[in-house]
Parts: sequence; structure tokens; C-alpha cells
Amino acid sequence: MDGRDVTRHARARLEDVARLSGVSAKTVSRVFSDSSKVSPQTQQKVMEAAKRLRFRPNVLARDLRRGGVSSTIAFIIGDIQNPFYFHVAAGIERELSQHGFTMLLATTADSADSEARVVDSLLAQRVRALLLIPVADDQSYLEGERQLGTPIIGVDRPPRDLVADTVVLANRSGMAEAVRSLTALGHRRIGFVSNPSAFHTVDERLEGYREALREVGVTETQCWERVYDDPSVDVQESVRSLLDSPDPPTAIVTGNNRATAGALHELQRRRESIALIGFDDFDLADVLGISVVAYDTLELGRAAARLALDRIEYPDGPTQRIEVPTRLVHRGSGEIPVQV
Amino acid sequence: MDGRDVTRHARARLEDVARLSGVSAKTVSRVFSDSSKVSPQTQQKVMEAAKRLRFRPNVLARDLRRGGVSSTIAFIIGDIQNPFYFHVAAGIERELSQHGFTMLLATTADSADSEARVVDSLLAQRVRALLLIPVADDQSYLEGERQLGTPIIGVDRPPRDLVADTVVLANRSGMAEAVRSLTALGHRRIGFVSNPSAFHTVDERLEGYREALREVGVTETQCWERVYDDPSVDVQESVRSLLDSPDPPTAIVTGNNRATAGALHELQRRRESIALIGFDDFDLADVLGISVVAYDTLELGRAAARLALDRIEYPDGPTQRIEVPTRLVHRGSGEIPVQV
DNA sequence: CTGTTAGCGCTTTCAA
DNA sequence: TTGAAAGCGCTAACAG
Repeated sequence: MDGRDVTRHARARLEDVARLSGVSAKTVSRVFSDSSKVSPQTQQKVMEAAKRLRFRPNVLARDLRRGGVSSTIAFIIGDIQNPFYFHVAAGIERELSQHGFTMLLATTADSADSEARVVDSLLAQRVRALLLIPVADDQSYLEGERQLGTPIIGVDRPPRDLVADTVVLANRSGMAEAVRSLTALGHRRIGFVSNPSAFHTVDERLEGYREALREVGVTETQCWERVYDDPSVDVQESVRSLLDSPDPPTAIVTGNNRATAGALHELQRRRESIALIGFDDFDLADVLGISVVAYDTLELGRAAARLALDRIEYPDGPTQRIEVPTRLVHRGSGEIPVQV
Repeated sequence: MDGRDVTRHARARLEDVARLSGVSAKTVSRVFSDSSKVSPQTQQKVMEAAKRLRFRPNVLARDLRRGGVSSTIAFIIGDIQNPFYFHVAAGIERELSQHGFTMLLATTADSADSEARVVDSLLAQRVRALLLIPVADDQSYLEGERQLGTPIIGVDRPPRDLVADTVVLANRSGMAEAVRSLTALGHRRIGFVSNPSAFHTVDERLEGYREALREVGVTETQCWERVYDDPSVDVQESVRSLLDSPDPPTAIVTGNNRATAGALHELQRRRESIALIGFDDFDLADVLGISVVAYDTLELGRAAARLALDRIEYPDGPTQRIEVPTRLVHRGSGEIPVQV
């Protein structure tokens, strides 16, 4: 040591501020939490000292003392690469940050056992609430945690075997509306393409599709349905097999944005243009002229965050289920009438 | 109360597990951190008790005791809606989770004072490192924190007035390569469109553009440059003004993905097809046939995360600057020769 | 309005 | 290999 101050300064604590400003630690604490109960002069003294010492309350210690819960809320998603998830994340983050919470984002790579591990590590961090897009077959393993008071919110799909607040899209009616707009143009042979299929969302969309076709007397739809659960099956190829089948469809609807992309790739390859409506909106869909079933993704996230905040405030309120509406956006591809 | 167990169970603590398994709290603690020093029998006893009580170590308390730092690493981004940020976040998250850290994601809505506030609240949470996409004019306010030992990593742009590890793209050379491919096809009047412009990234891309044009003797490029900093100026309109100018360009390069989208909208409106190369790849660019300067976004994130992990391990190592390479992807729009 | 004491759940000594 | 005591930085509960 050469006499100059070359030591790495330690972080200032409440007590350091207290000493410098000549008050007790508790008073400093009050200034930083519920300043209404401290006289203005004291407040100013404390704030000055704090500034000089670059004091920042240690949230870890605060949260520990306040009952072991943190001010973070976790959002667990599957494949982070899918733009859908991050628009939802954006909505959640925006709503949470307005209420003093921060979002902890974790991914499960859409695998069930990864889900359990990730959830576990987040709970160890004492997150204040858990928002998750359920992937595993069964979320009953969260029941214990829920009883301990951690709010658990299902996003985009309802958790299975677990009573929880949920936000979902109007999948069934949204898809039915899309298919009806096609049948109105004369289409009867309509393909439904999706991969994966196991999720609640796709199930519901498929039902909406069948429902709308039943309304015009088409009850045998199996041969137009290309729904796989195997990630190795390329959507583009399933569209190809559909269009190459003996009695090809005159229109296609897709179960999600990835399926839409696959369909577009195949249609471009064939240089064909067929009636197409995708579920999920996407960037540049307008430039491409693709009609879609759209919805406010940001709002989906916000609604989920609000459910969590509600549940934190009213732990014993009734279970809520919010359905975010969809709307059919006409951009051309969905308005191609059946070729006679 | 009806006699059945309707009380909300409290969370099990180390001590509860200790009591149930007949050992001391410290032994249980050992089992959960550095189990090598506990006999196998004891270990099993403890694990069983822990399982029965659904015990989960409280990371808050652990981190507090271990020196007040958490096992979370924050990533601060501007506009969360931009898919670019997401992919970077995905890369970061992936790398971090492999090393036992979780990612705290916060947004600043691309505003400078919001940046300071967000950073402050994250530091209060004692994040272990700070990854940020600098937005404010000046990050010197982080200097104190850096000296306290919090690693700070600049992502996509170097922090200003702050020595910090940084990951950036090869902006200049990437853009120069794109423009060279256009000049090779005979183009000399090439438009450059971007909004916003204030960021390091766009500056560098602009320089690359000018450099490549200088190489073929074009030194006066101002009239082809449409670079704004006003979010209210629509890129589509600036492309329009460019194409409607007395001496319109025969090719366009864009400064980022949003500018590319704007250009596409305008070109579609005019039903024109002009040579176009975008900076940043995007979904369905292949279907649209748009040539782009692409790069591995995920890798950008991973590299940033690795810098943080490095710095945590070797606080006094040399400052690093990583440049992620770009590559020109030919898809047709960039291969349109100049019209004679 | 302000201070004192105790303790959140864990781990770091240090001792056995 | 195991345990007892002390304390991380903060705040709840109680005084004054």
C-alpha cells in the first residue's frame, strides 16, 4: 500500500449512512422505504449521506427480512426463438415494471423435465409469482408450491391437473372464423397444418376448424389434417404431401406461425398461390399479403402479469380465466375464391 | 377450523430438515452445497427428510450470507419488440443457464433516463453482472459500480466513457462488403436508409458504406443518405423521398431490420423492384428473396454472457472486445444489376 | 418522529 | 465428519 486510496471500496450499508448522518440505522431504513414517517430535515441529511457513500439498499437483505420473498416474478417459456414468446414477455415485463417487479426469464427448451428443473431453481430464488407456458403433461407438481402461497399463472395454455389462473387466446372461435371466411368463398376442401400438435392451443384451433366445416356439411376432415408431434417432421414437407395428395385442398389454414412459414416456403417453391390463412400474425405478413388470425400478443402478456399481481394482492380471490380475443385480418391470401 | 389440516404450511427451513433427520443445520447446509464432506449415510438421511418437507434452500439467504451478491445476471435492452434483442437474449440466457445463473431481463424503452433508473434498481438487487445495450449518451455513471466489482458488459455497442468488455458486430466491414457487391454489379448511386442513427452500430455501418463507395470513386454520398434520429420519421417515407428525388438511386442498403421493413413496404407500394440489401436477417427473408448482411445473433448473446462469466471469474483480467463476424447472404434482391 | 433489540435463513468461522 | 455460535444487511416489533 502506498498511502493513496487504492483499496477497492466496500459497498456502503445502512449503518454507514447512519453513522455519517448521525442517526440510527432504522431511520435510514425508513427513509428508503416509507419516508413519510421521517422529518424532512432528517430525510435530507440521510439522503445526502447516502449519495456521498453511493448507498443502495440491499434488496436481497430486505426481501429476506420481509418474509423471504423477492420482488421478481418469473416467466418460463419454451423455445425462446419463437417471436410469439417474446412479444408475450414484452407485455409481461412492461406491466410488471410498472409495479416495481422485475421479470426473471427462463427457458425450458420445450422439454418436460427441463421444465421441472427450471421451475425448481426459480422457486429456490423465492420468486414472488410464476408465469409459465406449460409444456409438461402435468403441472400437479406445483400444487405444493401453490399452497405455500406462490401464485402460478398459466400463459397461453391452462396448466394440467392444477387449479390456476390462466390467460388463453380465443383459439377455437378465432380459427372457426377464419375457416368460415373460406367456406363462404366456396372452399370445402381445406387443409389444416400444424406441428407440434400436442398443445392445448392447437387442439382448440383444430376443433374450431372442424366446427366451421361441419357447419357447411363437411364432416370428414381427417384427410385434410396434417398434424404432427414430431419436431423432425418438417411443416414444409407435410404441406407438400397435402398438395400432392390425390384430392388436394383448395385452401390451407395453419395452426401456428411456424406452420405458416413452412406453408409459405412450400408455396413459393411450387410457385403456386392457394388460399391461405395463418394463425398468429408475423412481421411483413402485410408485404407478403398473408391473411392471418391476429391478436394482441402484448396484451396477452399484460393480462398474465395482471393476473399475477392480482393474486399477490388477493391470494384467496376466485380463480380467473381470461380469454384474449382474436381478429381475422384480410390481406389477400385468405380471399382467393375456390377455383372452379 | 374443522379439525382437518387446513392451515397453510410454512416453508421448510434448513433447521426443520435438520431436526427431522437428527443432524445439525450446518450438516444439512453442507449436503446442499458441498456434499463431498458429508458421509453418504448422513447425506441420504438428510435428502429424505428434505424431500418429505419439500425443502428448497432459500437462495436469497444464501446469497446474502455469501457476500450479498445474487446468482442472477441482468440484461438491459431498449425496445423489447425488436426481434434482434430477443435473439440476443436467447443466446445470453442459454449460456448463463448452463452456468447456474438466471437472466433478469429489463427494458428501458430506449430512453436515457429510463436506463439510469432501471440500472439502479437492478444494482439494488445485487445482480452479479450487468449486460446492457447502451442507450444513454454516457455510461460513466456506472464507473463507481464497476469499481465495486460488478462486471459490466456492453452488448452491440460499446459503453461511452466507461472501460468495459464489449461484444459488437463487424458493422463496418459487413456493410462495406454488401455495398461492394452492389458496386461490382455497376451500381454507383446507392441509397443508405436508417432510423434511428445515433447508435454506434449505424455510424459504423454508414462508414462502411462510404468506404466501399469511395473505393469506386464515389465520394459525394450525402444526397443518398437518409439517416434520421427522429422516431416520428417513418422509414417508408424516407425511402419514398429518396426514390422520388431528381436523381434516384439504383440500389438501397438499410441500416437495420426496421429500415429494411420500411423499404420493403415502400417498394411494394410502388410495385417496383430495386436492388436492396438489408442489414440484419429476418424471418421469411428467404421467401421474399431479400439479400441481407446476416450474423449469428444467438452467438452475439452467448459471447456477451461468456464475457460476463469470465469477468466474474477473473475480475482483473484485461478488457476484452469481441467482434462477431457478418456474412452476406445472397437471395436475389441484392443481385439485381444496374439498369442501363 | 426516532431508537433498540431481535431475527429473516443461510453460511462462515472455529472448535470438537 | 460434524456442530455451535456469530453475523450477512436489513426491517418488524416494540419502546420512548
